[in-house]
Amino acid sequence: MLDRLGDRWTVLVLVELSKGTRRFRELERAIPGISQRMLTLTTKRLCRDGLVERTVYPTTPPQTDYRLTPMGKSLGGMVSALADWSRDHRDAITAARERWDDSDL
Amino acid sequence: MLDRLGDRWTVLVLVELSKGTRRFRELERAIPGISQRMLTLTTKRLCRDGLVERTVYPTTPPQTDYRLTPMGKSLGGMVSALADWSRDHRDAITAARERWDDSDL
DNA sequence: CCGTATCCGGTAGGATACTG
DNA sequence: CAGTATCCTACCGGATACGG
Repeated sequence: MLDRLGDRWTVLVLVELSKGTRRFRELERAIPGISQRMLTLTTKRLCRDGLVERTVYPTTPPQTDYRLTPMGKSLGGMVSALADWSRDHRDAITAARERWDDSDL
Repeated sequence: MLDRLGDRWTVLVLVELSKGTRRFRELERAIPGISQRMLTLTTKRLCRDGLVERTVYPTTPPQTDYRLTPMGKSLGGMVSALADWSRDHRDAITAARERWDDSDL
């Protein structure tokens, strides 16, 4: 199951959805670099795992809402905390890398 | 930087090291399925990022200890929490998948 | 707008063999 | 024991085109 978290896009989608309900296109724009294909695959897997719920409104043009289930929210919280951590420590890690690259090769 | 967390082996190594100092072989045995190659690559990257420290004892046979740095510990705690979460919810997720697979295809 | 289907190149990573 | 080096393949995932 950690395998699923070992997926870049899954983490990013969870982070975005933990901020609130999103439509397909909103997710696509909120996650730079994701392809349409990967977004559908990722959301589908999350639905299958019972972490995300999909609501389809048969309007024209069609609209689809994605939101976290209770289980998804509990996971989303932890993943968001991880995202915050990585933001807070980015500089420290960059510095560590430069130190390493200098001393080594 | 989340990219690094979006790596299966990195997460597992962090979880194991957050339990304490480990030798190379101990890590290899503690993480089923990891190859020697991936273990060296993963530990090297973690060292480079300043999350893990390596201590080499020039004995025969040689011995190498890996341990988390303070920064690594703060991350390791969060990642371990994630591992606990996935253990606690494995059944619920498996059930959700079966429900999905039945209703869909 | 919200997907699905097909093609296809790059690379992650396993297997293996070899050093110190 | 603790790595490094080389080969080789499967699969991930981007690009594109199309359907509802």
